[in-house]
Amino acid sequence: MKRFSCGALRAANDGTGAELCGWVHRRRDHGGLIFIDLRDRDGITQIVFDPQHAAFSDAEHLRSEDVLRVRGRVRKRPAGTENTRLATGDVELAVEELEILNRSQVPPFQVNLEENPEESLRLEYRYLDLRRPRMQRNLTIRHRIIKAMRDFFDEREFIEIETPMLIKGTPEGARDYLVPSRLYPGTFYALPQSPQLLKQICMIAGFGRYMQIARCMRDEDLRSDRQPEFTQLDVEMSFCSQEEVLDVMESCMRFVWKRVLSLELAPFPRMAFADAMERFGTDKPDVRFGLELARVGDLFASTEFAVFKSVLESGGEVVGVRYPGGAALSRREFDALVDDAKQSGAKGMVWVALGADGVKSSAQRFIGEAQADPIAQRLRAERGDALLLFADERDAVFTVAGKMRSEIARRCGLRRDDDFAFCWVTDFPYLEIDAETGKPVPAHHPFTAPMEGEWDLIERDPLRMRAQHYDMVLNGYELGSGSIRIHKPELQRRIFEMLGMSREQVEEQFGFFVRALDYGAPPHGGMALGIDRIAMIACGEENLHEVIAFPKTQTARDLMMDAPAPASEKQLRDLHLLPSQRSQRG
RNA sequence: GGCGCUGUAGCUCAGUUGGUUAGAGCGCCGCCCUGUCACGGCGGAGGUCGUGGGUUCGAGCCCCAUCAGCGUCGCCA
Repeated sequence: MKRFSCGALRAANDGTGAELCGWVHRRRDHGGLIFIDLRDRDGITQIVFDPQHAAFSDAEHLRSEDVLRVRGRVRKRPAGTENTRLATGDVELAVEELEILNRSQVPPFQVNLEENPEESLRLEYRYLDLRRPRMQRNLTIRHRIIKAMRDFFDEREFIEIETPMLIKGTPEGARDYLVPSRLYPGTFYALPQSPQLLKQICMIAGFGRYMQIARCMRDEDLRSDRQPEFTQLDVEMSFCSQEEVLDVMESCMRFVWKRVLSLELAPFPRMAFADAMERFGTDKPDVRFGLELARVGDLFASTEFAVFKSVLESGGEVVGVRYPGGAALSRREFDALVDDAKQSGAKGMVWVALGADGVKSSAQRFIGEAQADPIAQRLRAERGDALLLFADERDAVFTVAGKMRSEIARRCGLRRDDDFAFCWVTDFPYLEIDAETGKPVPAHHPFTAPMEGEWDLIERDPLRMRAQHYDMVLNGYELGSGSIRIHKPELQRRIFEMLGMSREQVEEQFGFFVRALDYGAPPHGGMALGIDRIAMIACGEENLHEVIAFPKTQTARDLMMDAPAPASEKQLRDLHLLPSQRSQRG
């Protein structure tokens, strides 16, 4: 007798014998007739027990999450009792043979409900949580995404190379997860934050086109879009231009979206970092909607409004953003919006409501009909909209306005999760000023090549230098970064020098890599994309937990396994983290 | 490390200005039911109100501390 999955049977199977295996999703016991919805990864099929068959008496004792094997005959449901909400809803299996493969305890939460139980409960009983159709669907989509990526790169003659998990740590960047060495007391491996240097060495080794579905670890605090271990699509190519990398990565995403979601993606818009900051106030702009920021400081050149005046005189800027339909807000609602803005780092916020009956503003004395008009024009605002204005130093003001732009979009329902707006951000500055030390540090990593023709800035004016670095952004999430790398050893040394690293420091941390550059490193570049985030957005989810089988809590714990956990004394001694027995006695 | 939200039955939640015996839906248990699909009907069990302290004649509710989950800032070259 043929075994079918629980999502497979159709009217065409009417009359055939079939075997199904799965879990009891739901039971409907009518006394003289018992319906069970049997569930597996593929779907749900209704199976029916009637009293003529011996199985009926056992079926009376079936409960949620029991595991069954049933054999019987597929039959069309009686006219009028089809279930259009099930793919298998035209048929049912009339059970003749029931085998109870395993019983289940009453589960701590109902697997057959859509609503999420509390997060910690889901994580503790992850095997039950993962049985829910939503999670089965999400992890299946994730699998298809990864499969599509591998197929895409395989067709283009990239090869997947596995890089080690036990590597050398770097003091720069994120905190490393360390693994103590047993054979070398007092020394540690680090788990990779990314295979960056190893994939570059694969280029030096002549592999030309590399990819890897790479696991990465960073011991930093978590967020809804950040886990301590994550998976990235890691790509590196030799003899390529930035243009070729952008093209292959964009093509890959187009291929994935087409294959997995059956959607055609338009060409990704591109913008320079500086433009992204001006237009959107962030280097990861959400371009699902417009509402672009605009400078309006020049319109207040002769204002008497003290707040704007003083900011403008000290070299700051006034930036506006449009709030569609915002004129309908009450004074109280505007006040709350001002609080939101302050929460986002604003010094304050001026609102201008373009009401049908005239202009109202929180700076009424200074912004009337005449002043509001040109601002509205620049922000492409109409009657019924509101304008939000922010004044601050040049860097800060765009960031704040950008956060409020995003908040406005949320309120106006412009952030649809079935809308996928990719874009590229390019031409990043090479350096940024470290907030703590005030010293210049690489905005990304020190193996990034400076923009062609700007190398002389290394000595002359390093802060103005730009990097051959690019980010792919989707719906306001940074999916990942890439760059053209430095392949000339002398340029790499000049960069380390600019960063204030001594010859000894370079040798100790990156000696193996700098040496490799000396033996004929080809020009190369690449990119890494966060697969967890891609899967999250593709699934319409807002938390990585929904697309990772066994995620960690915000405090980096695994509630199912209860990790991390203490190690035994013997383990600690072996790893030289406790004095050995012998030296204790001695 | 900072800030915020949440924590009440197995689950999801309600619980009034602090006042009698803390409720609902689902689940669970028992009985009934031959066309349901969130089946239906009748009955029942089930609670240290996260934990510890305090205020009060009296605390699920107010205060302090603490734990956990989530969100957010710092952090994530």
